[in-house]
Amino acid sequence: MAVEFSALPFAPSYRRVANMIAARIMDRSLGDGDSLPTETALALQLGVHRSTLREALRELESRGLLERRRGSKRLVVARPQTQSVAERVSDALTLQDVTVAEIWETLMMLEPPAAQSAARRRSDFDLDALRSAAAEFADRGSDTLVAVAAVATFFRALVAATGNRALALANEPAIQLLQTSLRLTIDRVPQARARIRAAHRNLLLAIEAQDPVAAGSWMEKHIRDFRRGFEVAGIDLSSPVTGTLSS
Amino acid sequence: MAVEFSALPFAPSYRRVANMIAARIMDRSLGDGDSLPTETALALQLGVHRSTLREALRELESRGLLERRRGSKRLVVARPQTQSVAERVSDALTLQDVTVAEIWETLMMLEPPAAQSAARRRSDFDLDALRSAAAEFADRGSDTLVAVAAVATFFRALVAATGNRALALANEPAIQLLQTSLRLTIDRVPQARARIRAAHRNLLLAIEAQDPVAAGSWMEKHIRDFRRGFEVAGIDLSSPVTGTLSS
DNA sequence: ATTGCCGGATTGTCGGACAATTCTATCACA
DNA sequence: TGTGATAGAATTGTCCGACAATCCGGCAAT
Repeated sequence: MAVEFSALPFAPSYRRVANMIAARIMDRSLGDGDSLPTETALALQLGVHRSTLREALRELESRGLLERRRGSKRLVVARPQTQSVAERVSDALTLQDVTVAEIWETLMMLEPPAAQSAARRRSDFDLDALRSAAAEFADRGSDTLVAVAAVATFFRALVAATGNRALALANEPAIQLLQTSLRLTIDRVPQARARIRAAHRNLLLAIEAQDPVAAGSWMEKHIRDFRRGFEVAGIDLSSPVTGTLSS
Repeated sequence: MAVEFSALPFAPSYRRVANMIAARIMDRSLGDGDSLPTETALALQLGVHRSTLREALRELESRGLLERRRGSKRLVVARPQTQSVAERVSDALTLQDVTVAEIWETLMMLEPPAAQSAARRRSDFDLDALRSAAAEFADRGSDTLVAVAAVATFFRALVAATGNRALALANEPAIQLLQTSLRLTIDRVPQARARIRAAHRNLLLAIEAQDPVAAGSWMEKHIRDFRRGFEVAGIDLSSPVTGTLSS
């Protein structure tokens, strides 16, 4: 039998430096908000040149482990924001040519149980967030872009009401990638706005009343309705979703 | 009322360069496998110094948009791999101190519908993958680490059988973060192995028979069983999940 | 307490250099 | 003609050093 050698894990120093700092953040020796030493000092400590260190810093920044606070020079340790992590996921899915059908199906699996859980656990605060998203849709939804954003906000608020952050992060890419199809639908299907408004109303009532069963089934209807909307709008379900842009 | 000004969006050139190249990848002017010009050439084209360009490159590399093929020097355009994107998500969740309960609940929401869909759509190929994961667990599961890995493989194969890549990506972090708790459970609960083996068997049968209802309900039992296992193993459901390591 | 101003510290960007490794085109040999 | 060896060119990883623009923290003036 041939002896196996695993490729020996030599990594360039910019990568080793990045991993070292990342490890420190993950194991909490560096906490949220701590600011790093200056580049010169850090480079000295780590025994690499400042240019090399900066390459590592860029990687950490893009992972969301470091960030620059508004108009400040120094980098501080941070925890990755849900939104930006989800964007990376959305990009990955976009590049894989994931289809509208796949996104829809994912929503179909996630949202109804999420609605049930939200109905059980919602606080008054969550309820307010849901209400104001629904109101935004109803009041200013004549602008399609506002309408789409409000639908997204409603979903986010709903998932937030479950108190489950893993669920929120799993859900976010689906919400992001839904938006283009949703925009087309709202633009092209006259009754779409009314149906969404009604769905929001019903969901709100069920969640307010802490009625999981009703919330779940209204949500299921709501998502099914999207699909019908896509069909009426002439969106090919097997076409790839488009990233955060265009027609 | 105070007039609002949005911060004007100056970005350092390493960021602008990164965005420019990323945009080219996202809009497919640069396709999977294309290799970039050399650093010197690119820096010249973009009108920045090579050091600056390299900082941008590091960011793109960490996004998974560029990668180096095994033992080669040049960077080539790539699409982000599910595994590595999911790792970023897992890290984010870990840093948010997401609890075991949240992960469990997410599995509870995702896996049963996934099993249903897998039962409907599985190909023979998918079935083989599931079978071999189950066999791995049954045959070599006496080693706890192998057992845990096999459970993860089984879940991955199941989700893959749905053909839904968005679902796969939503699911992967939950699978990754499940592993530590699962390891403890298998180590501490004598009957855990037998129950998982039975669950695999039942799921396999249902999926083989293309019986969505059975698949869904077996999966639900299976996940519930995890929870019972956690309790017996003395895992505090409200404790934060630990990343890809340790006790 | 807010505003204006100052020197020092720090980041962003650049020019250039060099060793180690990889790539390429050429050449000898079967 | 196919194949493997090989020298030379090209490319990356890392470093040194430099400098302008900007941020920071303190102090004076309103």
